[in-house]
Formats: sequence, C-alpha cells, structure tokens
Amino acid sequence: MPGTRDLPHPDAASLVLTDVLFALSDPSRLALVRRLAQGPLEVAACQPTGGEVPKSTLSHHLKTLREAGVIRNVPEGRQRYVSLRRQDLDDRFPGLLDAVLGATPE
Amino acid sequence: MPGTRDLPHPDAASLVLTDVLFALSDPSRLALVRRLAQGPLEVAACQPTGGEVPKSTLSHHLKTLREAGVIRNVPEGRQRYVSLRRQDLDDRFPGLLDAVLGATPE
DNA sequence: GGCATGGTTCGATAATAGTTGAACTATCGG
DNA sequence: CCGATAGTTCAACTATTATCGAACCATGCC
Repeated sequence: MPGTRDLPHPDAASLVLTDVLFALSDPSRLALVRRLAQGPLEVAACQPTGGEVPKSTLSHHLKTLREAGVIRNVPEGRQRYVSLRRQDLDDRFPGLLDAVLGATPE
Repeated sequence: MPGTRDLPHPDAASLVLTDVLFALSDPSRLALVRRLAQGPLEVAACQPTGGEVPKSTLSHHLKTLREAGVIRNVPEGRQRYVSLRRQDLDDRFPGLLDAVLGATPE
C-alpha cells in the first residue's frame, strides 16, 4: 500500500504565528526557505551550499519547518520534494513571507 | 552622574532578521509587542494581563526584545519606559512588523 | 529476491533558552 | 541620610533545541 510515507502537515487555517516565526528564526533554515522561494527542491538539494550536513540534521530542520507549516515535504518515487507553502502562508499571514524574503540578507 | 542606567541598544542599520524573528517567536513576548504597538509602557505595566510574573523573568524577556532591536528601554526618573522601535523596524525590514501585528491572534 | 538509494526516526549528548530568588543599583520623598 | 520604589543583574536550575551516528523503511532496478 503506497502512500504510507506521507508526513503530517498542518492545514493552512491552523498555522500558528509564533511557530512560523520560530521556524524562520534559525539562519540555516531561513537560508533554505530563501532558496525554496525560487522553486521546489529534493531533500538532497536542500543541503547548504558549500558545507555538507549529516542527513539526520537536515531532516530535523525540515521537520521543524514542516510542522510549523512553512514547507511541504511529499514523497515522489524514491525521493521527496520539498516546497514552500507560499499560498498558505500568504493566506494565513498576509505580507509576512514577502517581508521576510524581501529583507536584505545582512 | 546620571545616565549610567542607559542600556545598550543595537542601531537600526545593524538589526539581524533572525534575531528579530526569534524574539517575536515567543508567545508572551509577542503579546507584549502587540500591546506596545498601542503605545509605550513602563516596565511594571508590561506584566501580562491577569498573571503576575517575577520581575526577573519579565526583565529577561525585555532584554531579549531589546537586544534584538524590537523595543527600546529608557530610564525616566525612577522608572523605565518601554517602547516599540516601529520606525527602525520598518526601515530595516519593511512590512514585517505590520504583517506580524496584522495576523489574527489564533 | 537482493541490494543500492534517498530519506526519516531514534537515542544520546551538547548547547542554548527560560524561570526564579536574591543581591544590587539608582532615584525620589521624607 | 533613610527607606521605599523600580528595575537590572547574577547564579543556579530546568527545559527545550540542535547535532549526529546508527538503525530503520520504502522504492526502484537488476
């Protein structure tokens, strides 16, 4: 029975602001979100540019972002696609994502 | 020599996004920021409505917000005035504060 | 089936953050 | 000067979060 690999995602209406802010408050997670703003990535491609991070560490950050409702993580064949829940975030917290992504890096 | 009671505040240009997001990611701190959006308060008035919190705990939260550049905390006679650094935040991270304050509480 | 691939989950440990009482500092009113 | 007031800082403890190896689980290909 396929589909057992689906991970739980909060639905758009129940996103909690402080959870989202916390998920975005980590520099490595925020950097990933910026990259996801340009399009979905498979998990392996979520590695920070330059440095290698253990799979388990990366997976943990993905979990934090997913449980806050910032990203979606769906199985696709042997891999998984990670994408930004842009529309859901915009619906729930209008302007928030734009403000975060629009801020100058430093 | 008065003025020794001044606490350090980061200047507007050097605010760090992840620090601001982290400071706002705590429910009790965010609740305080919402109240400060309506005007400055003395520290004693920063107590959460209803429950009493030890002074040291409140002071710690104020420190987190101040060091992130979210609030200003200035001595005024025997007390201190706490205010939201709205203009500085708007300059540095346009739209962020509005999005956070505009979000429906739940 | 057997095995490599792509990832999550578990468990342990290290690091960071929150909570609080007590000590301390500064100011104002007698 | 003395005491009360308004808050910060310190130090100790607890709780949450981050990191990472190892175990585990599906999937796809041979």
